[in-house]
Amino acid sequence: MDDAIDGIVGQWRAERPDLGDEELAAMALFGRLGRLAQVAEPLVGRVFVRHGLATGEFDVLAALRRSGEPFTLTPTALARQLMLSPAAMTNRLDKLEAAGRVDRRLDPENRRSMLVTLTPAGLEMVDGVVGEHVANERELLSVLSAADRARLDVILKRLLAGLADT
Amino acid sequence: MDDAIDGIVGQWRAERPDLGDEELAAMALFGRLGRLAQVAEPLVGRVFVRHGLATGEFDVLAALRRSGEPFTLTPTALARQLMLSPAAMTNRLDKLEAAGRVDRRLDPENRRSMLVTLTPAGLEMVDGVVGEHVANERELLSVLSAADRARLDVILKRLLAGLADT
DNA sequence: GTCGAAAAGTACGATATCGAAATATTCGTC
DNA sequence: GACGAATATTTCGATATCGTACTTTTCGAC
Repeated sequence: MDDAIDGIVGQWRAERPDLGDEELAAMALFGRLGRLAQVAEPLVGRVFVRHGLATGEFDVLAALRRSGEPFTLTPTALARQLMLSPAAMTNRLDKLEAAGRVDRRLDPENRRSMLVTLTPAGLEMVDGVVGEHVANERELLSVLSAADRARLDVILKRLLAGLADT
Repeated sequence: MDDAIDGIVGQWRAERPDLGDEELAAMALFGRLGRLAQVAEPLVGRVFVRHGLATGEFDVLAALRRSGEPFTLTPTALARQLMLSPAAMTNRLDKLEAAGRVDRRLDPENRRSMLVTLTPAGLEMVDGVVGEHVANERELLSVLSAADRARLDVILKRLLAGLADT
C-alpha cells in the first residue's frame, strides 16, 4: 500500500527520472523519519498536556529525576542532555522555577555555576506522570510486532551511532 | 555498546524499578527516534546551507517542483503537504517571493485562492540542488547495510501507518 | 602570584512557529 | 436567489528557539 511518502517519491521519479533509485530510497527513508517525529510528538505529549505540562518542561523534570538524589544538575548539564542551547535552558528554567517545580541556587563550590534541583512539588509531579508516560509510549508502539520493535530499535541505534561521528 | 539512550534508560531502571521492561523499551525507541530527527536535520540541511537556502525554503520549492508543470500550488495545499499551519506558510511564501523564487497571483477561477508558482530562478535553484540533496541523504545512510536500510524503511512505514489513525 | 584564556549563566535581538481572529469569497439549501 | 456555513488567506499576539555578546568566576602557563 502506498502512503504519502511513496506519493512524493513517485512524483520525483516522474519529474526527474535522472535521480537514482538508491537516492530516492534514501529520500523516502529520511522523509518517513521526519514525518514520524512530527506525528509522534503530539501523541506522546498528550499525557503531559493532561497534567498541565509542556513536553519540554517534562523533559527537564525527568532529567533531574532520573539523575537520582539529590535531583540536582547544572543548567549546562541539562542543556547538553536535552540538546538545547544554554539560552533555551535559561528560558525553561525561568518558567519551571516560577511554577515552583525547581529551585535555582548558587553552587558553593564554583560560583560561576548554578545548581538546579527538583522541589518536592516538582518531584511529586514527575513521579506521578512518568508511569503514565511510558505506558502511553508502549501503547503507541503496540501497532508493531515485538519482532519489528526489536529490529527497529537495533537499526535506529546503529544509524544514530553512525551519524554521530559524521 | 551502550549509547546515550541506554544510559538514560539505565538511570530510570535504577531510580524507578517499578517501571516495566516493555515500557522502558518503548521509551528507548521513542528517544532514539526523536534524537535521530534532531541529529539528522543539520546533516541533511548542510546541502541547503551551501546554496543559501533554509531547509524549510527548500521544502516549499521542492513541493512545487515535484508537482510538475506548471509548478503551481495553492498555499493551503502547500501547508497541508508540509504539515504546517497556514500562517507559517504565509510567512515562508513572503520570504520566497521577496527572494524572487516564487510568484503569487490570484486564482482567476476562485478569487479566495492564490496560485503560487516557481519563477524561472526558483526552478533553476531547486533543480540544481535536489540532486546534491539526495546524494547527501544516500551518503548519510551508507552507515547502514542495504538490508538494514530496507528493513528500517518497511518498519517505519508500518509505524507511520499505525500511528496515523490513532 | 599575575594575567590571558576558558567556562557558566544570562540578556538581547532575530526568527519561525502556532492559534485565533479578521476578511473575502464560494457553496448549498431552502 | 438569499443567506448561513464553509473555505482560503492573511494578520496579530504569544511563545520557544537560536546565535551573539556580556559578566563573573576559575583555571593554567609563565
